[in-house]
Amino acid sequence: MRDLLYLKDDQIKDFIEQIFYAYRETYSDPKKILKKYSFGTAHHRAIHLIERHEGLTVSDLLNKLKITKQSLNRVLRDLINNKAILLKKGEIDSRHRQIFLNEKGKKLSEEIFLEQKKRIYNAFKNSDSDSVIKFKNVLKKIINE
Amino acid sequence: MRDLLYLKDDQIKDFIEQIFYAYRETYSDPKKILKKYSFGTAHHRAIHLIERHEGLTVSDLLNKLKITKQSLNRVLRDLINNKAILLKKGEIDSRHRQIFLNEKGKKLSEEIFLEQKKRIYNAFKNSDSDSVIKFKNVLKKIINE
DNA sequence: TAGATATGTCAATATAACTGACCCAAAAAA
DNA sequence: TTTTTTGGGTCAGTTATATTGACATATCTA
Repeated sequence: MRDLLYLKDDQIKDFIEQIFYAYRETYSDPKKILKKYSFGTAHHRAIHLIERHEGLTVSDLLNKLKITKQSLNRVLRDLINNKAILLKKGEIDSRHRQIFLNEKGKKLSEEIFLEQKKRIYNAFKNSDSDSVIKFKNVLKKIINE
Repeated sequence: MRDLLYLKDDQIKDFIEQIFYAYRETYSDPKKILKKYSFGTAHHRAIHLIERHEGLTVSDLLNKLKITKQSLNRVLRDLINNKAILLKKGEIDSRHRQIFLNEKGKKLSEEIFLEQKKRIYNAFKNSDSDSVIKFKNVLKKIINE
């Protein structure tokens, strides 16, 4: 069991390296588009999560990004000033602020996605469905411990 | 073909999000150890690549990291001052500098790895070997396109 | 010898994060 | 109802990592 090739240290090191490359490449694809809006990767990550979880609160976003509220605040301020997002008071608990994309934000989000999609789409298109499903499962296990 | 679940936009967006989490978590595990040596993630990445490719040149490292030589220089200077690495003139072409870990660097590298290993090892241990192999193949495809 | 290449360095700037100290409004608990 | 906690916002200063641009030096190649 223990001498399975992929459990050897060198193999695990390779995976650690490849996870870095996969992240870097995936998130550098849309940089030109972001620059057009004077945004950076921090804005990108926020936009992504807001699009995936419309109406999430500021603290939801903080928990996903795992940065300080001071850091997030700069990003949200930029996005609000640029009219990419809007904040609404929570209906149940009005201390909460729920975050939504507006039209401009949706357009930006779509532009970003189209750039990132190419890489992933092509990788999956050239893989069989079993591979993709197993890729997903392993990825999930890496995240959850 | 085109209506395969994992080729749908929402699924691809999930993958993009998960690649971010996988990277972030994997690379935040050894932060305490790095802090002990007053190093950051930039030093971590350099150390990792030097360990994996002993004797690589400065330009090899630049090509892997994809940062500017000015950025790398700070990192290498810190590592040299800390006696974690050493540079040797290239034997064939003495303009080259080949980078090696010395004892301290090897120890640090090992400490870092032990922290990162846990996450990957556990994920793989709880997966079948076919899943891990397919994970690797898809990851590779994402990097190369 | 003339250029190209590999590396190193100075200076200024940008981006994204951090810590710490506060503040206000609203909800929950006492 | 008063007090405490929570969610969010902000000011100020700092750190880490990266950038652009300019220039210097040694070495290799044509």
